Amino acid sequence: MASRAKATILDIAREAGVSKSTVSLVLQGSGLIRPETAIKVRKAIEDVGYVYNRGAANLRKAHSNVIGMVINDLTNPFFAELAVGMERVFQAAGIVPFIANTAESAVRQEEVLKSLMEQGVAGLIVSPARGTTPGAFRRIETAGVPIVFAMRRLPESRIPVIAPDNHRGAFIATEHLIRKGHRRLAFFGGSSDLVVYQERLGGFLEACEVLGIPASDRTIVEGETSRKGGMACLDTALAAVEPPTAALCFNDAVAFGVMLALRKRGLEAGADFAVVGFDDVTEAEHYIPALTSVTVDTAGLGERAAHVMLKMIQSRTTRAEDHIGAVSLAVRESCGPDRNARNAGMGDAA
Amino acid sequence: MASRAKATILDIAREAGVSKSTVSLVLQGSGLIRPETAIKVRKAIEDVGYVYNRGAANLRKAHSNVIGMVINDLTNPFFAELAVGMERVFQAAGIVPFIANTAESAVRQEEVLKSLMEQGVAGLIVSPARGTTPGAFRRIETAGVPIVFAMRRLPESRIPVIAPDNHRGAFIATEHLIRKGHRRLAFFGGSSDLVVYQERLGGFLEACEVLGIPASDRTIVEGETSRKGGMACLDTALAAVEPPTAALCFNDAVAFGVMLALRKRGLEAGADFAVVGFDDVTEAEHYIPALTSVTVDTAGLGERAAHVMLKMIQSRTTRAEDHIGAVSLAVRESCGPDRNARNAGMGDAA
DNA sequence: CTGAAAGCGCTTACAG
DNA sequence: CTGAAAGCGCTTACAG
Repeated sequence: MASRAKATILDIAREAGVSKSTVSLVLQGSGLIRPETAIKVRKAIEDVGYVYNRGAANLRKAHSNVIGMVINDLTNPFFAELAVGMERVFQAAGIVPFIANTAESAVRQEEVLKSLMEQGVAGLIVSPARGTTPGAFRRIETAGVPIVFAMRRLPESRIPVIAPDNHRGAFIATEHLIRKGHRRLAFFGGSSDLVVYQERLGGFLEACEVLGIPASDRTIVEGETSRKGGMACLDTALAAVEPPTAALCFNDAVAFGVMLALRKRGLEAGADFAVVGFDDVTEAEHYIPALTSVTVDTAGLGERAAHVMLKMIQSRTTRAEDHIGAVSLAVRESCGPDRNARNAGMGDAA
Repeated sequence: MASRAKATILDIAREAGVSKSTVSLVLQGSGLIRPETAIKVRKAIEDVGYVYNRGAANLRKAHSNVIGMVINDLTNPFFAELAVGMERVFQAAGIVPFIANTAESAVRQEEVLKSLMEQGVAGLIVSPARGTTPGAFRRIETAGVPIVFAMRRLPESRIPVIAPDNHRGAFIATEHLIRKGHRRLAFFGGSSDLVVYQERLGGFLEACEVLGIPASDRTIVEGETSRKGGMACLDTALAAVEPPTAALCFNDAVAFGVMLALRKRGLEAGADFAVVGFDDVTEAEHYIPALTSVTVDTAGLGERAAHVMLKMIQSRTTRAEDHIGAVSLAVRESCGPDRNARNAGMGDAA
């Protein structure tokens, strides 16, 4: 069936009795070819077991259709959801995006970016790793390869970003906590080297300001953006003389950690301490107690990022508008007494 | 800094005052070049903003160093952990693997595989999507590109596989349940079109056989391998006249679903119904109650798969030994009274 | 509609 | 150690 040596368009041409130009045209779906010729060629392609050599093609074409997605933490389901949203769009466009993981390492990111560039990508969607230096994308920018930032941005970069309205999300979550009667509030997890952190913390602080929570009644505990980090945050906060009674967490992972730490102390999220997460990952609504969280429509933002990228490639530009996605608060059990949720039959809320 | 048009080795050669062969040699780190020449060339590379064109190089070299990882479900943290294990090894080898997601679709898998082949991959690690046809990898095999299956296998395929000992894992988990005194057992989730399912179910059945649980006391409920699937399984099983008192679940996601469904009914995993998961994802130990699960060392298997792939590429073979990883049972709270765990201070177990 | 020819950016013998 | 030349597999004008 397949010849031993790798088949090329020349083998196809020979097999089909045409020139290699004709084969190339068929491969590209050109309308210039007589249908019967095309059929003959396609049969030959099958017969010789041909595999298109994209590298050779790109060499001549100077533009590929490979798109790279650079993700900072694949084990966080939040980013996996983002990737899935993007893939949906690319699949419809007949493109297979290649995902690369940086595991939150700026050094690894450098390697990954270099490799993707060498591969001749047409565009890059990236969620930059923590600690990315301002110049990390300069090389790519000057090469004219379009980049879009998803979920995270870099300070003072002109690269377009697709992200949720972090400030507003934090604001409405904090407001909700205050309206519930909480007066001593905490912000748990994350660290100031992330722009996202500054935005979320900013929303928290503004809500406190506007709704009359004095600075002395606010507790801010930085920490890892993981369950472990969340557990540590709670322990730190509860050690204070006048500990907070509610916390907005940097993300859901931190919130899950806080709830675990509460359990460990025999306390109950909701009844004894209010916790609100951020991102609303799938697990949030299934957790017990169900986690109140800021919904950011992760997959939707992924789709949006993919669309923007497609448009940039098509119009040969490296510029695009930022897109700040709407957010809302999914109120569930973890932020305290909620009559509706209580009646829904969740066993442990009684 | 960077020239407008894409810089090539010819530009570098001109800039450094050497021939392009010399540049190529420097690029490949050849020891044939005088150090001072190499330094001069490297400076020129920086100055012209050069990006290596791997496609062009591969055209001549006929072998690339690109490795593809094809994953059937990136949103399952289990597979994300697998990917992370593989990446660790590849990173050490200076390779950037490209991950592609098939979202459990055989059709998408076909596209992904084709794209990866066109890209000229040196090797492929794949966890085949459900419903993969036996011939799906024939083309790749005849092309001589090495493939390794990770976690999942295809019936009657000669492609090497790296996977945990599913049969034994299910056996020891079932044995544990029986030793705890359970006589009516269930196997929840998964479906028979997956070889893994057959292996795990096989281990369950063998344990029942050996330890004297008659067929009439075994309940087998197929279902989606997700939380939702797990919830449905429990509901189905409890509707029976003589419902089971314990279940081995196809994977942890199903187990989490079963525990949720128990809560919904006001029942407690462990006290009222024993549940054991499979895979031991990170979340299992943090769940409340903590989930007893079969540990398969996911990241370790990922590393193993990567090593095997590297060796295959190096020795230019498409053959390798299968590797069946050892398993063990992480006993925690969800499978019933366990004095040690009870004393560990988990609030809700009292 | 189809063929002959040039060239994309690299590596690889082969001389020197 | 370094240079000149051929060639990898494709696409792209350009003729016909």
